[in-house]
Amino acid sequence: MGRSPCCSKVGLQKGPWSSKEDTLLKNYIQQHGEGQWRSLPHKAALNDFADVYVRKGLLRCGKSCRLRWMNYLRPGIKRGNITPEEEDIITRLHSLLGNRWSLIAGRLPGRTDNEIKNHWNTCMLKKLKNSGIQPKIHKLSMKCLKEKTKSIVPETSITRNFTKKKINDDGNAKNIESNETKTLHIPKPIRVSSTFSRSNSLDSVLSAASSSDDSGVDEQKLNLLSLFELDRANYGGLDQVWEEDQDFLSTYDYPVHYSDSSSTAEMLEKMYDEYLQLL
DNA sequence: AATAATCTCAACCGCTCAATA
DNA sequence: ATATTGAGCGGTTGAGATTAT
Repeated sequence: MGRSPCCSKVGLQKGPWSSKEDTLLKNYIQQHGEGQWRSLPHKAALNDFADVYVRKGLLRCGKSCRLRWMNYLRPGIKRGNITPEEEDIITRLHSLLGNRWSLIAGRLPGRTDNEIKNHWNTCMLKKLKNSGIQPKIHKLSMKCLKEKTKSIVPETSITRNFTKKKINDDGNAKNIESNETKTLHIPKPIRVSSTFSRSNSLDSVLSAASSSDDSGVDEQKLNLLSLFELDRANYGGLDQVWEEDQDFLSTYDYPVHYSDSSSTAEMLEKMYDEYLQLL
């Protein structure tokens, strides 16, 4: 028995949204919150709005409502040109994650997966090709992803001794085992959007990462924190991430620019340190 | 000024996966 | 254990805007 369609599609509106439809959707979500997209159009019809048109409800399928909200109406959406800094982040993340637009978008506050995907396909891909660079897309298969996350699925937290880097007199870094034991709380490694939906990713990351009061933590740290947690959630551990990031990058044709010219592993390590400081 | 070509991006579609009955 | 459902994701489309001829 196959799956029933998300809506009958009979008598439903398609194409661009009108401002009235936007208003109706916003009003409904403000009152009832996100979710239950499938039943939203019907429920919205029951709202006590004066306008006759509004009384008819949203003539849109739930899927369409969700998309409109996530990509356009949601508060905090940053519209307009994507900055060079954001492009840099996108390039770096794409080199690691491939076309995982929702993951990439999760690390650029205010940007949507659709917007990033469009920008990549229309602008960035062209730029890369014009400079003679042929991007290879790294696709992390679900099998691979499951394998990576399998080991931490039952856990909600881990306790471990942390390895710290000590800089010797000769300038070389040396790993030292810290006596300090810390517990990190790991988000449930399920579909990213469920745990890290773009509307609440920072909040959920914070609550998952620490029960302490984080009200004073600035946005940059929050982003680092979410980046770190996402990597944990999706790859099942930093050690693996660091090793495999190097593998990913070595199979990539186009140059990945880092502001401090450090490797991805070092970048993640920095974030890891910041994460510990936050705790 | 008119037309064609190209670009942008909002929206749709089909699929997967986790949750649930 | 299996079927069904709901949510979310990435690929693709196409209408409107912009630029070139």
